[in-house]
Amino acid sequence: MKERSTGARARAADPPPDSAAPPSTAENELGRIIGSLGPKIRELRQQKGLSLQQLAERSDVSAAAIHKLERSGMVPTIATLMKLANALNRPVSYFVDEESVIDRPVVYTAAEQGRHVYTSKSGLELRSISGAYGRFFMAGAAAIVSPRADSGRKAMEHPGEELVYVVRGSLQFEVDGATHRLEAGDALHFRTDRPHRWCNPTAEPAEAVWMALRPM
Amino acid sequence: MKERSTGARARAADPPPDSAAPPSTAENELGRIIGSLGPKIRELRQQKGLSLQQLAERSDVSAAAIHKLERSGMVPTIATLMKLANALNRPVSYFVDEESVIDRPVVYTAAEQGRHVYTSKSGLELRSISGAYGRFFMAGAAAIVSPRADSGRKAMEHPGEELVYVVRGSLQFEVDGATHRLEAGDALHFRTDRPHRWCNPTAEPAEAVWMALRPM
DNA sequence: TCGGCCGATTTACGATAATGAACGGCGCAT
DNA sequence: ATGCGCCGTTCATTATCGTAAATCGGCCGA
Repeated sequence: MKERSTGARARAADPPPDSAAPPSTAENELGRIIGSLGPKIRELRQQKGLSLQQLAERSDVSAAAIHKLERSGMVPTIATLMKLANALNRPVSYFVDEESVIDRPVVYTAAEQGRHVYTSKSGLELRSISGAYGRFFMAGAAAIVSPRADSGRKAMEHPGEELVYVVRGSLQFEVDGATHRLEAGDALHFRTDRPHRWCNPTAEPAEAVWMALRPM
Repeated sequence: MKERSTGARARAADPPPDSAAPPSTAENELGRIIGSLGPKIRELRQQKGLSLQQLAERSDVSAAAIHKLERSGMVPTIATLMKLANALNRPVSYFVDEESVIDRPVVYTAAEQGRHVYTSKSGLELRSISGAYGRFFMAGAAAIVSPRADSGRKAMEHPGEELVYVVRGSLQFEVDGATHRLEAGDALHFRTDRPHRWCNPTAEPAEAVWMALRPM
């Protein structure tokens, strides 16, 4: 039988070069990810010491199919991929995650020159590291939270999301009734339409990168 | 968008007394997720005001296939799902990822346990600090960039924004022809539809908080 | 040495995902 | 009205995914 040469699936029909100028990166990424799918499955299976038929039984996918996935570059339906991912105890994103599309920047903010942002909270010092709101949806600030400072008595609720990454010291968040204690290197990501509040429970100032997303 | 009355987290220990829970949730989940796939695609497409053939052209998937996916419960291969997810600016996990773990609107990431993100670039190590794209529009990662590592020869462009905050070491960005050198404490915020690339020009690894915003 | 056994692989075939090309329906401008 | 363009849908065809069953190969014990 013929081997499906990896990647070269491109049909002769070349899309009109005009149109929406398809980023060629997408096609490349897709082929790369699909190509890496078989090896990933094989690696996981062997790592767990499972034979083809053992995995077949666990996942309710035929051994032949798994074999062809691993060695012949067969591309599965999402259903069988989910079965396998499940049996291998991995999220589908493990095989397919293209989150790697993190790549490029444009408003530069030097360490010392960040605009000082006024806040209603005392004990919270913010230095903006993002562009003006009009142009961006994301806003970020380098934050320094004084010891014992907090967001106030009343929990806040407003549309959007926030993501906080603690660089130094520690912060405590209460979101939706649950309490989270963040140390250096920890992060918290939450929707701000849930009641939330924060505080610095320690005697040391805390340093964090604080990101907010404006509702659109 | 559906807001499941969730909260499953931090709830009083809710021991699953099997009760109504049929056999293994896995089989059920699979069917449920697969079943929700069509509606999700349709909803996204209409929300963006795209016709079947417009999406077809964008995603390089035939309009007929998309139609059958949306209305006839056809289950796609992972390849076509990726094409569609890509064209709709959603990660595959948006359609498929088990919401069992993702359902919560609050995501806490401890310093050591961040999911490692697969990247095509060598010398770039990412540890996700944000929730899954399905629930959030913001994504963030703690990044470690090896000495001399770079984003590759070709600059990328696509809608969205990014914000990078350097914690340690230094990074160099080239966006739209302009070069920016970032030291610890510096930040760069830019729209990703400009051609850009990055590198670590030093002999020391660099550490940064890397944020990305997905277009809606 | 010879069978059994187990693992990976291959083969043959039915099921179906994906395509390209029609087909009717609707709005809109001439 | 008439024609044009765009939309969703359906149809026939092709490509290939997935399965069951057969084949090949190594390992072990009697």
